[in-house]
Amino acid sequence: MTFTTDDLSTLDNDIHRSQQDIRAHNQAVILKAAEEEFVLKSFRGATMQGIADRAGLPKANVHYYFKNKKNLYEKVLRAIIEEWNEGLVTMTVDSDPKTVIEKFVRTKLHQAFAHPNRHKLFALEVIGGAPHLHDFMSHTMQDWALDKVEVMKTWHQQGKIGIKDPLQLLILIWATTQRYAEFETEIVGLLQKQAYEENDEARAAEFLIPFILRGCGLE
Amino acid sequence: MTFTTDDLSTLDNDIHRSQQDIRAHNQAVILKAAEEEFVLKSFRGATMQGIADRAGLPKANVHYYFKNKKNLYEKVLRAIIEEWNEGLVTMTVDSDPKTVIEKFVRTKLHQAFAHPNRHKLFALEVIGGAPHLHDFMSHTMQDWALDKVEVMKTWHQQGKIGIKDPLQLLILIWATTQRYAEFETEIVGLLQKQAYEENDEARAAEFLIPFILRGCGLE
DNA sequence: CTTAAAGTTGACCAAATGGTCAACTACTTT
DNA sequence: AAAGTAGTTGACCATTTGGTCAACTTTAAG
Repeated sequence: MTFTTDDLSTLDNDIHRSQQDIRAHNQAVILKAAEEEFVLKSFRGATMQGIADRAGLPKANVHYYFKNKKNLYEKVLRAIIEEWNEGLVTMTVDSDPKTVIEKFVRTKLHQAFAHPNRHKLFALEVIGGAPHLHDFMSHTMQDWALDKVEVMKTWHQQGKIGIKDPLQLLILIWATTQRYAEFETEIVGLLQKQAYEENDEARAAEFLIPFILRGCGLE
Repeated sequence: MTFTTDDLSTLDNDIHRSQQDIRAHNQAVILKAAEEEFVLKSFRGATMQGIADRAGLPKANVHYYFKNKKNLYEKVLRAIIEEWNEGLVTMTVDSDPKTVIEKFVRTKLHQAFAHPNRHKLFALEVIGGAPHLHDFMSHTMQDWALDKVEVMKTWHQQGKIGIKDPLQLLILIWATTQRYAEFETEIVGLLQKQAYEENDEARAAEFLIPFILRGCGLE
C-alpha cells in the first residue's frame, strides 16, 4: 500500500487530479470510511452502501477499488498490524527495565489515543476468535511476546524487577493502555465529556506509568 | 426472568415435561446458544438459523419464544447487567481500602473466568458505541463509579491510599480483570494452551492483586 | 373424554445486501 | 486529435435471512 490515510482533504479542491492522486485519495477515503463502519457495525453489520455513503462515493465505485467486502476488511486490518509493528520497543537483558517499561507503556498509550478505531477493530477481531488475524496472533505476536517474557525473567533472576510472571505483566500493560481506545465510549462517559480532550492521554500516562513501575518494584 | 442458564441438561432425559419446565428449559437453551452466536458473529452476523442450530431447535421455535432477533439480543444483555450488579462490592469511607480493593479485584476476576462470553458481549457493545446499553452506562454504572471515586478520594485525603486519581484506578481494575475474558483467544495462545485450565484464574489473581495493591501504595 | 391451550415445525415471503455490468466520462499518451 | 486507459455510476440480479403462518402434536383442565 503506497498511499496514506493522513490528511485526506488536501486534494479536495483540485479540479484536475492525476489518476495516481485519484487512486491514492479514493482508496484512503474508502479505507477510513470502512474502518469507521466496521467498528460501529462489525464485519457483517457494515454494508458496502454504508461505507460508500461515508466515503461520499457510489457503491459501485467502492467495488472498483476493492474487489469485495472481505478484501476491503483485510486491507483495513493490515494497517493495524503495521501500527503494531511500529510499537516494538527494543528490550534485551542489558536494557534498563525502568526505561524500557516506561517507554513501552507510553508508546502503547499514545497509539491508543491516536488511533482508537484501529484498536477497537483489533479487539473486535480477538473477541470474535480472531478469524482473520490467526497468523499474526500465533506467530508474529506470540514470538515477540514470549521473547520479551524471557528477557524479563532474566531481569527477575538478576533482581532487577519484582515480577515473577512477566507474561501477566505484558497482559496488564496491553490491557490498561488499549483500554482507553477500546472503551472510549465508556471512559468518555465516566469523564463526563463528549470526547477525549487533549490532556486525557497525559492524565492516563501520569497515573499509569508510576502505578506500573511501583507494581514492578521499580522506583 | 425466572429460569436460569445453569445446568441445562438436567431435564434432557425426562420424556414427560411440564409445560413450565419446557418453557424454562427451551428459553435457557436458546439464550445460551444466542450468547455464543452473538459473541462469535456479532449482532448482525449472528443468524436466527445459526442460533436455532446451536440450540438444536427449528428456527420457528426460536421465534415462538422470542419475538425477534433484537428482543433475543436484549434478553441476553440483561443477564450481563444482572451479573454486573452482583459484583458490587460495598465501599464506604470507613471500609479498609486493602480489603475492599482485594475483594473487588478477586470478584471481577472470578466473574471474568466464570462467564467469558458475557464479558465479550459487553465489550462488543461498548466498542460499537453501546447502542443497547446506553441507559445502563450513563446511569447505573456511572453513578456507581463516580460514587466510588468520591470514597477513594476521601481515602487519599486521609492518607490511606496512594492514588490521586481514583477513576483511573477503577478503569485499570476493570481493564485488567475483564481482559482475561475478552481476550481469551489471545491469552490462551500466549499460555500455549487450547483453553484456560483450572489454575489460570489463580495465577492471574496471584499476580494482579499484589501488583495492584503495590500500585496503590498498600502493603 | 372432550375441549382448550401450549408447543412444534416445514414452507413460504419480503426486504436487505453483496456483487456485476455496460454505458459513460475524464484523463493520458503518442 | 485520436486511440487507449482509468475512473464513474445507475440499474440490475442472486442470495441470504428475519420473520410469518397454518397445520399439526402434545399437555392441561373440566
